Amino acid sequence: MLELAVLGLLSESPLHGYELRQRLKATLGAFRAFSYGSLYPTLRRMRASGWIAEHEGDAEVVAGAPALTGRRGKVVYELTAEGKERLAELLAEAGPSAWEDESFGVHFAFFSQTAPEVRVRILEGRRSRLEERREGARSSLKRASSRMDRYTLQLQEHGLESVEREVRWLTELIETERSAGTTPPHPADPQ
Amino acid sequence: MLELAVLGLLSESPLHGYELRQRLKATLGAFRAFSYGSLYPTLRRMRASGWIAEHEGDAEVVAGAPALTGRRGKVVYELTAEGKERLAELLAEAGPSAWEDESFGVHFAFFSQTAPEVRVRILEGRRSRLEERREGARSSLKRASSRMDRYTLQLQEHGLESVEREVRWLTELIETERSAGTTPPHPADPQ
DNA sequence: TTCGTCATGTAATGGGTTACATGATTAC
DNA sequence: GTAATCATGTAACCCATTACATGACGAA
Repeated sequence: MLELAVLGLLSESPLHGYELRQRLKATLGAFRAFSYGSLYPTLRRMRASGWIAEHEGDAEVVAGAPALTGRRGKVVYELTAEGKERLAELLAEAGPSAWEDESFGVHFAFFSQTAPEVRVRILEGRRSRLEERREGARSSLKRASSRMDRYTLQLQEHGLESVEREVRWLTELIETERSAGTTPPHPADPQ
Repeated sequence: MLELAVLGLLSESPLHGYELRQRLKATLGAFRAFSYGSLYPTLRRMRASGWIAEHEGDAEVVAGAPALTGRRGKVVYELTAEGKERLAELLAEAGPSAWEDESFGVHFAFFSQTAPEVRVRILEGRRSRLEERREGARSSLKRASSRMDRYTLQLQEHGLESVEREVRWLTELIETERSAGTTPPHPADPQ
C-alpha cells in the first residue's frame, strides 16, 4: 500500500521522506495518513529492493562550509528502472487488492498512470463490492430494524446512505470511462 | 476494538463465536468485518482475563445419545461481573480511541449503553477530527487543484464531500443529544 | 535563545488478515 | 450422498502505529 503510494509519487518527481509524507497527506488525506514510523522503514526496504535510489544532483544547499564528507541532510529518492517496472506491475493489478477499502484510494489516486481497461475493472470491482455491502445493510435493516436501538439504527442508516452515495459516484465514473473510450480526453495531464 | 464489540454484544445476550460474528457483520457491516482468525483468539484471551465465561444451561441439543462426556458443540459465552465492569470502563472513554475512524463505529453502536455526557464528547471529538480533515482537504484543493490530474481531483472532491456529509450528520446528532437533556426520549430501547 | 517545523530514524507493539485444517449438521 | 453452511480453531504473516530519540535551521 505505502509502497504503491511511494512509487506513484516518486514517478512524478524525486522527493525526500518528509516531503513524501506531506504529499501523501495532501493526496490521500481523507483516507489514510501514514506515519514516519512506517514511511522510513518502507523507503529503506524499497532501496534495498532496488526500486528507488538516492537522487543524483542534490548538492544545492551544501556548497558552503559544513559539508565535505559528513553531509547529513535530506535524502532525496527517485525511481529506478526496476522501480518503474514495479509501479507498472502494481498499477496493472485489477483484483480485490485494488478495490478494497484500504487500497482503493491509493490505486485511484494514480489512475492517470493506469491503463483504461484496468481502471474500469477496478471501478466495477469496487462497485460490486459496495453493492454487496449495500444489500447486506438493507436486508439487515428490513429484518431487524424494529429490534435495534436508536443508535444502531442511525449507524445502519448512515452507513447505507454512504454506501449508496459511493455507488452512484462509481457509476458516474464508469460511464465517463466508457464514453471516453473513443475520444480520450486529456484536458489536464501533467508531464 | 474487537474486545469492545464482543463485550457490547454479549451484554445484550449470550452468544457463541459463530453467532457473534454474524451479529458483528450485521451491526458494523458497513465499517468493519472481523474474521474468525481474530475473533476466536480474542474470545480465548477474554476468557483468560475473566471477562467472559462459558454460559451455563446450554445442554439443549444434546439430551439424546452422542453427548455424555465429550460434547464438542457450540461454546456459548456470557459476560462475567468483571466483563460488565470492563465494558463500562471502555464505554466511559471519551478520547481519540473512541472517535478515530476505526473505533468510532464500534463505540457509536453501543451508545445506548453509554453515558449521555460521554456520547456528546465523543460526537464532538469526532466532529472536530473531521473538521480538521475537511480544512486540510479544502486548502489542498485551493492550493493545488490546478496541478492535479483529473482523478486526483475527483478523489479529493469526493473525499471532501464525504467528510462534509459526516460533519452534518454529527451536528444533527449532537443537537439531538443536547435537546434530549431534559426529556430523555427512549422510544425503542430493548431490554 | 527558544520555539516551531523540518528532517530522519528505531523499538516495541498492536490489531488485525489469510490460509489452512477439521468436523458436525442441514437441505436437497 | 453430497453440497452448503454451521462451527471452532491455529500458524504465519502483514502492515501499520505510538512513543521515543536526535538534531539542524529559521524566525521571533
